[in-house]
Amino acid sequence: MKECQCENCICVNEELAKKVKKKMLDDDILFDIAECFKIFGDSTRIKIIYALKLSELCVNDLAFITNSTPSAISHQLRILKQAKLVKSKKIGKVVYYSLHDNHVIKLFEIGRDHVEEL
Amino acid sequence: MKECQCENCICVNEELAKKVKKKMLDDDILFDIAECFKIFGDSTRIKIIYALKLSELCVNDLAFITNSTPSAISHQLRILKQAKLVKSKKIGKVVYYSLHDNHVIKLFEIGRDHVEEL
DNA sequence: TTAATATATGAATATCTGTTCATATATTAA
DNA sequence: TTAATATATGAACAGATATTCATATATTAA
Repeated sequence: MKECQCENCICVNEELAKKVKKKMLDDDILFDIAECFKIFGDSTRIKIIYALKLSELCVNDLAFITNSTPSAISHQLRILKQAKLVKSKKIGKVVYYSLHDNHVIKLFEIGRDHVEEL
Repeated sequence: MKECQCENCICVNEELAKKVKKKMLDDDILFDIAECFKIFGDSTRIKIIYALKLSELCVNDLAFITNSTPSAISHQLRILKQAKLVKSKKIGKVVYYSLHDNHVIKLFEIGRDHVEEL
């Protein structure tokens, strides 16, 4: 086994490892992709997403549907909104949330497929 | 506004909320979907997945490619393997990891698309 | 056998994250 | 105006999680 000259790291297959490392996406992009998946990786948020897939809904009703509290839901909706997964409109004192676009549904469905195929 | 009889929860639109709640997927399934996304929601694991998308690789080389340590990578590979996202084969003292199936790539690509479209 | 290497793993630590609670804001009704 | 309602938000807390470190195991070479 040869030692890599780079960064004190010992490679088993130096040729291949260097080649793959060169082809890697930028850390920033991979980080963003992970961050995107992280948003979907919480059961409260997944429940919200699934509920909004069925209908536009307000905070209180989402709390009822997900067996949670308006406060907890509001916090999670803020995260979902910052990630551009949901959008909102205010009518009177009620704020109605809906999915930002069909891409969100697509991601959800692929995840669901994967889980159901296991 | 009417109060729901169910679980001390106050709904803004009781009819709709009850209807949506009835249509919700089981908590177990939604939990599993969230767990699946959670696996993808870490940048070390996403790097591993992307690297394995390029080539079958062993632990040390993955550590080199991802600028991590063999120990950290080994821990994450265990998680990925338990989630059936990667599989492994041992040749001598080297353990080679690869993606479990194309479904993993599909999920990764959808996530990548989503991030790049924003 | 002993030494070196590749990987795995348990414990400890530090960080991150989700919920709760109290409270603030905005809107509507009385 | 005051009261009630819907939502938002900051702080605190508890629980989860990723990495590090030390060490163990397995395999190969000498």
